[in-house]
Amino acid sequence: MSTRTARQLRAFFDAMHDAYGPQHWWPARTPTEVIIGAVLTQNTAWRNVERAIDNLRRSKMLDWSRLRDVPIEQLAELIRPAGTYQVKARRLKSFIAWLWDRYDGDLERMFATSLPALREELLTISGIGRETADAILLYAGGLPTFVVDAYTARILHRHGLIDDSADYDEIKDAFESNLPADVPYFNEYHALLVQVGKQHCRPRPKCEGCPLEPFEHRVEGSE
DNA sequence: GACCAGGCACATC
DNA sequence: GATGTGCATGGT
Repeated sequence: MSTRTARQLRAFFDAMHDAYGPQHWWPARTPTEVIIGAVLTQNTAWRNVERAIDNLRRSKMLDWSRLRDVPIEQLAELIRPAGTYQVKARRLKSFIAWLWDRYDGDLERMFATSLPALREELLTISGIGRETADAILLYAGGLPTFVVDAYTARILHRHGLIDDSADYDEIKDAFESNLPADVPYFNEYHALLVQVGKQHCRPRPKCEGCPLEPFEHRVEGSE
């Protein structure tokens, strides 16, 4: 019943949790901030996302009606510190237009939709890809979906659990089919992978001092 | 100055 | 369907 992969994934969690403890994710105050942050953090360091969110807060823009009504040029200027700001302003506006069109601007109604259906809906919005959709579902909606990111792929690949060519859905499935669909567990697991990735599993200089080092391990180019 | 950061859409082959 | 490219600020 307990496959090797399932045991390994649980052991990874335990090793990371022992090393770092709870991560208290998502680092945002409300579901609204989580959703905005999920778009702003695309290919962007969280530090810069915080600056953008601070700008929005100071302008009293952490509010869907105000975000709907603000001109896109003004929104873009406020989120400028997050980088690719014109693209991200368009993406936020796309989400907002969809939120009103589909749920009359009501987040609670949105999250009352069943997980698989809501995920499919989110993926139709321009600017909401798989990682952003899953981050919104898990961290803003409290729904049991696993978030995959570049760190997750790199860490699992270096430990021999996935192929180099594994795509997002394959990696997501490795977690969801081998672990219980538990929201606090998925929440903590992804956060811990990001922490390990930031500190120890960089593209270069590869890995050092990683809490997962006792496990079987490899790096690109040394296979 | 190069590389990287909690991606995504779009063009092209 | 795989691969390449633009987006863009700020830290190391």
